Amino acid sequence: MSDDRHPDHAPLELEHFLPYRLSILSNAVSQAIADDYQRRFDLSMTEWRVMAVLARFDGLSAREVAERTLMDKVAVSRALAKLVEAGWVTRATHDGDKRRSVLDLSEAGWAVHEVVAPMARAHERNLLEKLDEEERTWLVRILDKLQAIEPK
Amino acid sequence: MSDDRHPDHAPLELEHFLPYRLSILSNAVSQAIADDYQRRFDLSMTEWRVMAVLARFDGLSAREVAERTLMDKVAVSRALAKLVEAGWVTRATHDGDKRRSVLDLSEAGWAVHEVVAPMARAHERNLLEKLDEEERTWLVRILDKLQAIEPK
DNA sequence: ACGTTATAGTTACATATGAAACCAGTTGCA
DNA sequence: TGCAACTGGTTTCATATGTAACTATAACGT
Repeated sequence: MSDDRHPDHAPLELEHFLPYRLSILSNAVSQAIADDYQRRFDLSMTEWRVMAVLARFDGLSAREVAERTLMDKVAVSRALAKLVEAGWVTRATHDGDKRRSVLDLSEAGWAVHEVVAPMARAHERNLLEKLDEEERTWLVRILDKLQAIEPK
Repeated sequence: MSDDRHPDHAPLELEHFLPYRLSILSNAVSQAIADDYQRRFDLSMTEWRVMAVLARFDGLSAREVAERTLMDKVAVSRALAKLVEAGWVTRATHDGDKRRSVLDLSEAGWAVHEVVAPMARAHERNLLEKLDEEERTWLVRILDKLQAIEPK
């Protein structure tokens, strides 16, 4: 695996260094999408992610949202504060456990979702269109493999 | 390209949404490396990136560092302030242009580099080892393709 | 030469983020 | 019961980051 032409102590060539390349690509992609819905709805990426999971699963608690978005609970708490304030998410208290909140998209929240989800999908499609079918298949497979391990 | 089972307005499944997956993976990878050198040298990711390019190219100006790291000039300015303060980078003024700085790793800076570069490479190797040869080839090819477009 | 415009870099300000402390409310168990 | 340990969620504080304003120098056009 080591390459004699690139001894361990040699200067890194960032442009060929995988973690760096992933980071640049990922930021470019996510930022392009976020810019889009930020302009239209003043919605941050973390807020949008919260809305996206609430669109799929209703009645989640904040902790469950955190698990599903892989965000930490502080970030979720803040996102929720803004979303509830904006009237896009409703927050009730769990029946049997007064600590828990029960979260749902409001009508207005669904309306936002109806606009943003297609925007996000369009960006993804746009990205995937740069690849041919074979490359897309490999990409998914590679991500699956890397993520099977990496999450700790 | 559209998939009838996943209409545009349907809730996003984050775990299958490419930009999200890239973001999670990229953060996990970069953070794992950064944690490592952060603990040992109190060096942030941006600072390390600056050191990495100065290890390859000496006498760069701050603007050139910014170009090569794809960081903005404010971030570079701050990173340099810390690196110069820490004694890992030397800053002189360009002969013919008093606005420009001329940046180089110091002896101490090289010593840090000698430790961190192998650490970073080890992490990358560790990641690539999850893939077989064919997958690695495709990954590079896919990244090349996506990045050829995405940067703007 | 001289004012306008551009460039290198820093500073200030406003916002975002993460870690730890904190406040309920709940559970476990003597 | 009652109290220790735990959990859901928010607040606080310290740090990071991005944008715009600013300073100093250089380049350009007349």
